Amino acid sequence: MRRTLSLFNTLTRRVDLVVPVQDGQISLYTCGPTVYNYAHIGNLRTFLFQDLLKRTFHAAGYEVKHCMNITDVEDKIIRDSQGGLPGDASNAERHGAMTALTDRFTAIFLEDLDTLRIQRADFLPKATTYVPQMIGLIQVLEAKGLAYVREGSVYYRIAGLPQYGCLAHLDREGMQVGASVDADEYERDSVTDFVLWKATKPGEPWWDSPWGPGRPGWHIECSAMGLELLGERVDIHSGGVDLIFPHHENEIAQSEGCLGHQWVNHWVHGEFLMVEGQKMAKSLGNFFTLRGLIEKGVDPIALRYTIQSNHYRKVLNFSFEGIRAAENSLKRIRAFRARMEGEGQAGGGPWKQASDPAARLEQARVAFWAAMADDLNTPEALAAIFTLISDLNAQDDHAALAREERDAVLAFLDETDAIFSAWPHEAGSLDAEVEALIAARKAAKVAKNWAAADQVRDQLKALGIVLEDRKDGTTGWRKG
RNA sequence: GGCGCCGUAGCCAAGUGGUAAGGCCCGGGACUGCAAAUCCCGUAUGCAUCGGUUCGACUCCGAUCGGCGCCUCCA
Repeated sequence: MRRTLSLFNTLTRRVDLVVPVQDGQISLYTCGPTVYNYAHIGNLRTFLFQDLLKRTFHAAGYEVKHCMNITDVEDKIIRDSQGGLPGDASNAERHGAMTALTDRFTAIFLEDLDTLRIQRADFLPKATTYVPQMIGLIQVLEAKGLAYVREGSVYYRIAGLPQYGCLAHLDREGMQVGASVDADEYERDSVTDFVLWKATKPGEPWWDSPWGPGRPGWHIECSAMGLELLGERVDIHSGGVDLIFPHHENEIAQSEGCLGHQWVNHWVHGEFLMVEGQKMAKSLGNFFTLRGLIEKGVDPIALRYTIQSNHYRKVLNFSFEGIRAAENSLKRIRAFRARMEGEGQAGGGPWKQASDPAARLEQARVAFWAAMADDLNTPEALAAIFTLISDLNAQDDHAALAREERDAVLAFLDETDAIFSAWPHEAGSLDAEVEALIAARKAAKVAKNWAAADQVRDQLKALGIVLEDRKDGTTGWRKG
C-alpha cells in the first residue's frame, strides 16, 4: 500500500501533492554541509527535517533515492586550511591541506548524523570529485550564451533566463544590490550575475579548466552532482530557507539553463532555529553543537524529538525547558510500549468509556497518516499517538488487551518509529540480573523489610531500570 | 524600498468560517508499604489589539502594536 503525500512547494507557495516522476520512487536531493567546522544545531535541524521527510516517504511505501552532497571546496574551507602553508607551496600541497581539513570534519559530521539516527543518504558525493562534470556544465551554459568569461572567471548571465527569480519570488527591479560585498570585486556585466568558475588567486588550490586555473563556484556544485546522480528530472530538492536565494535560485538557473526544461518539481525548505528566543551566535554564548549539548547532559534523541515534534516550516525556539518536556513525552510513549510488550493486568479505577482496541487503533493510524500527508504535520500526528495511548492505557487498566491486540498496537508503534526513531523496542540483555534483584526485593517485601526493598529499587534505578509493581503481586521493569 | 512569515493557557503547540487537539508543568482524587506507571477530575468564556464582513470568526478583510526572515557569507 502506498500513501499519497503533500508538501508545501516553495515554487508554487502552496501545499501540493507530490507526484513522482517514476511511479513509487522519489528522487531527493538535499544540500549537505560545508565541512570546515562542527555542525551546529541549526544545521542539524535542517538535516533532521530532511530525515523526517525521507523516512515519511519510505514509510508511506516509496523507494527513496537520496543524494546529499558534501561541499569540500569553498571560501571558508580555503581560509581555514591554507594558513600553515608557505607562500610557495605547490598546488598538490594546497589540495592536501584542504582535504585534511574536510576529511576530518566530514567524519565528524557523519558521526553526528549517526548520533541523531539520521539515515545516511544513498549518495554522498564530494564536490571535489565532480569538478569535470561542473566544467562540462559550464561549457554547455557558455555554448548556449548563458555564461561569459571575464579575466579567467566565468559568470552566469541572468538576463538570459526569463524565469530567474521564480523560486525566491524576486524581481530584478525590486532587488537591493548595494549591500553586496563582492559587488566590485569581479568584472561582471551585471551585479546580479553570479560566478560559475572562479579564477584562482595566490595561495589557493586550483584545478585546470578551459578558462585557466581556478575552482568551481558554490552553486554549480549542486547542479552538477544533482544532474549526474539523480538525473534531469528530480522530485524533491530541499534545504534551509536561507538557501532559497541565491543558492537554489541559481541552481535552477544553471540546471534549467542547461536542460531547457524544468529540473525539480518540488522545492521544500526548513525554517530556522533560534536559541532561548535569540539568534544563535557565538557572541551571545548560545551557539550549540551536538557535542556541546551532549556534554551538558542532553539526550540526542530528545533533541531529535524536540525538533521533529515541531512543524518544519515554523521557526523553532530551542530551550533546555523544551528538551525536558521532550524527555518526559518520550518517557510516556516508551512506558506505553513496554506495557504493550508485557501482559495486561486489569482492575484499575474509574474510566471514561470502553472502546474496541482494534477500531481505536485504526482510527489513530488514519489520523496519524492524514496529518503526515498534510505537509508533515508532526504535532498533529503525534497528538494522534498520544490520544491513542491515553485511551488504550485506560482500556488496558480495565479489560486487559489480548496478545494479538497488543501486537497490533506494537506494529503501529513500529510503523511510527520508522519515522521518528525515538521509541524503538529495547532488547533486555540485563534480564537475568534484574530478575534476581527483583526476587530479592520481593523476599524483603514479604518480610516487610521496606528499607531493604527500597534499596534494591534504588540500586536498579542507578542502573537505569525502573520497577513497576503490578496488582497481581508481580513486578515489571523497564529502562527509564 | 521590495517580497514574506509569526503572535493560541505557566511553557511548547495543532486547528484556520460552526463554536479551542496534543505534550510538558501544576492542583485534587484513586491505586501502592512508600514509590513508579496508570486512571479519574480540574486547569484559555477565549486565540496580540481595535474595527469590519457574516446567522456565526481564533479562522475572512482592514488598521494598529509586537517579534522575525530574505533581497548574492549562512541550515
